[in-house]
Order: sequence, then structure tokens, then C-alpha cells
Amino acid sequence: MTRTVFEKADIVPMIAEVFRELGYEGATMSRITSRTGISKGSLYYFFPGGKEEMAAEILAEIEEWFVRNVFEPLEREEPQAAVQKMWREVDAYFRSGQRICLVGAFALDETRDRFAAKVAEYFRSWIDSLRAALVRSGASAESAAALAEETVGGIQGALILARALRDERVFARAVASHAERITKCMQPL
Amino acid sequence: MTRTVFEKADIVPMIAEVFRELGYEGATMSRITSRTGISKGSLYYFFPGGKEEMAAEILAEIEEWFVRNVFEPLEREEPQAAVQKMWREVDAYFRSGQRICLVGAFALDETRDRFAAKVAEYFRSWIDSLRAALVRSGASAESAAALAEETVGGIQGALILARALRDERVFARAVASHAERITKCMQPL
DNA sequence: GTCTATACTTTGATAGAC
DNA sequence: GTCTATCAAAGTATAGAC
Repeated sequence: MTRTVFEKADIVPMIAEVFRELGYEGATMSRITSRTGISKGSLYYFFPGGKEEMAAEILAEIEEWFVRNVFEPLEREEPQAAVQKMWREVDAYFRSGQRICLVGAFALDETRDRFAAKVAEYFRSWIDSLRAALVRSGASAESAAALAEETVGGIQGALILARALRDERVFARAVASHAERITKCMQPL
Repeated sequence: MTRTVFEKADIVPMIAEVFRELGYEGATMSRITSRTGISKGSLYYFFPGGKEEMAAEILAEIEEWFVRNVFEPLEREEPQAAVQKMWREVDAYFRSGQRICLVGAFALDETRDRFAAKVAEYFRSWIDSLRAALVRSGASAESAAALAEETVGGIQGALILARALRDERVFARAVASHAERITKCMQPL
């Protein structure tokens, strides 16, 4: 008989994927168990606080990932290169539109209220780091703020559309369009 | 003792609001009862099929509302006026960003699969009727298709951002920005 | 048509064997 | 650390009084 030993670093992403597929309320312990192969006993061993603790840790890990791979590069590295990196990372992270943004999904219903600070922080950080990169590249404060907000919102909307229409090309087109607008903004006449 | 008598035409919007607030999985019969004041007995009297039947009727009513107030005007009326009407109706419908789009929320998790046809139809109709209006106003087929898709996606993304940041001005800015881009597209040089 | 009471299922959470 | 067994609470759905 084989016996799988899990490590928390491995199971957080597995559970995160179930939350993405089913949402916070739809992700019951039974469904998490059946989709990950991790028994209820093990789940409560790692997360004594149950679903709420799981979701909190998932949100923390998502935030960390974006800080390291997107937000900090936008704030510290050369703007053009950092924006290019953002698009690469975003396309990979959201599987070219086949994977949703859990933070955005949480924002839509009252799940938001459970994790209000984390949800707001994620989007605030993304918009602000992108805005800062645009400003450093020479964009005006106003156009940078507007474009950053529209870009982050546009990504979220494209994820909804791509899933609703079952057509990931919608996501690709949105990324291409927003990338072009950013490029133009960074290369003023 | 007062006894409230409900009509289906009245209760569908009430239940729809609970689904918007809590999502499909989060909207349990008990919570629907407590938030609407309609007992479980009455709910099952009107919807023998339970939650699934409720959601199906809600989606049908949403679709009807958008067809009548947004999609058909875009297809039949003078393009500029119809687009202006669309922005008025959208702002009112989504309460200036304080109310989410239930169809978009359903699209994000596996609730989509229960109502796949309705979810896809809603966004396909919106994008296509807006695209048609842009074409009739003189826009090129390519730019009309791209702008229509970006506009509908942008609205969805703005609803997520506005809720996440608890700032409805995000929605107002997105509407203003997309409205301006459409106006420019409809008045080619 | 409304409601309460009830049956049955699923969920969240715990205890204890291994 | 894993798992199964178990329980109280909450879920869906039904029946029947009014």
C-alpha cells in the first residue's frame, strides 16, 4: 500500500486550484478531498481553522507570488522590461485565459468581506506598481494612473469573457491590446 | 397578522439580488429565505426545481432585460443614441458599480457549466450588438469587433475592481474611458 | 399560496487508530 | 502525518395544516 506524504508547500497550490474551480462556497471539504486526494483528516491537520484558514494562506501565497514576479519588478527594474515581464508572467499564471483570478472571484460576492484587506491590497498593489512603472517611463501622472487601472481591470474582464465564451483567444486579444496601449504610453511622441 | 402574497414577477428580482450578493453556491435556501422573507415552502411552490430552477429563471430575466434595454436598441436604433442609452442603462443597472453582474460571476467557477448556453449567449449578444452598432456608425469591421469586446470586458473588470477596492469611482472612470473610446471610434476623421 | 414541521443529505469539524 | 469513523450543524427537499 502506498502512502503519500504531503508538505504544506505542495498542498496549498493544489487546494488553491480547487478554490479557483469551485469558488469559496463551492469548494467543500469533500470536494477538496476528492479533487486533491488529501483526506479530511490531513486537511485539518494542516489547516486547523478549516476553509477560512486555507483561503487565507492561499491569498497570502498569491500575493507573495505577484509581489515577487510582477509588482517588485515593476517598481524596481527598468520599466519597459518590467512591463514585458508582467505580460509574460500574467499569460503564464492565468494559463492564457484558461485559469481565473481567485482574488477577483472572491471580490464578487460576500467572500470579499472575509478577506477584505487581502483582496483590496492585491489590486491596489498591482495598479500602483504598474502606475509607478509608467510614470518612471515618462508618462504623465494622470495617464499612468488611468492606464494602470484600465489594464488591471481589463485583465480581470478578459478572464471572465474568456471563460464565459469558452474562448481563450479573447484573453490573448485583451492582453495584446492592453500591451500595445501601454507601449504607446511609454513611448510618448 | 399580516400575510404577504408574492407574485413570481416580484420574487425573481428579490432572489436574483441574493444570488448577486452570495453567488450560486453561497445562496442557500435558508439565506434566500432570511434575506427575502419568503419561506422555503413558498420558494419551492414557485420553483419546484429548487435553486437550479431559480437561477435559470433569473438568467432568463436578465437576458430579456438586456435584450430589450440594450441589445435591441444597439441593433435597431441610431448608433450614437443607442450607445448613449447603453451607458445610461448600464450605469443604472449596475448601480454605478455597487452591483455586480451575476452572469459574469457565474462564468468564473463551475456554475458556468450548469448554465453554459445562457452565460455564453449573454456576452455574445452584448458584444455582437455593440459591434453591429459601431459598424453601422462607420467603424471598420476589425476595430468595431475589437472595441466591442474590450468594452464589454472592461465593464466586467471594472465591476470586480470597484468591489475589490470598495470604490465605485473605479467603475465611473472605466465607463467614462470606454465611452470616450467608443465616441472617437464612431466619429472617424 | 402561505407557512411550519419534518425527512433526509451534505457539510464542517473532531477523535482516535495506525 | 496519514487515515476512517463519527457527530452536530446546515443543507435540500417534501408534506400537510391553514
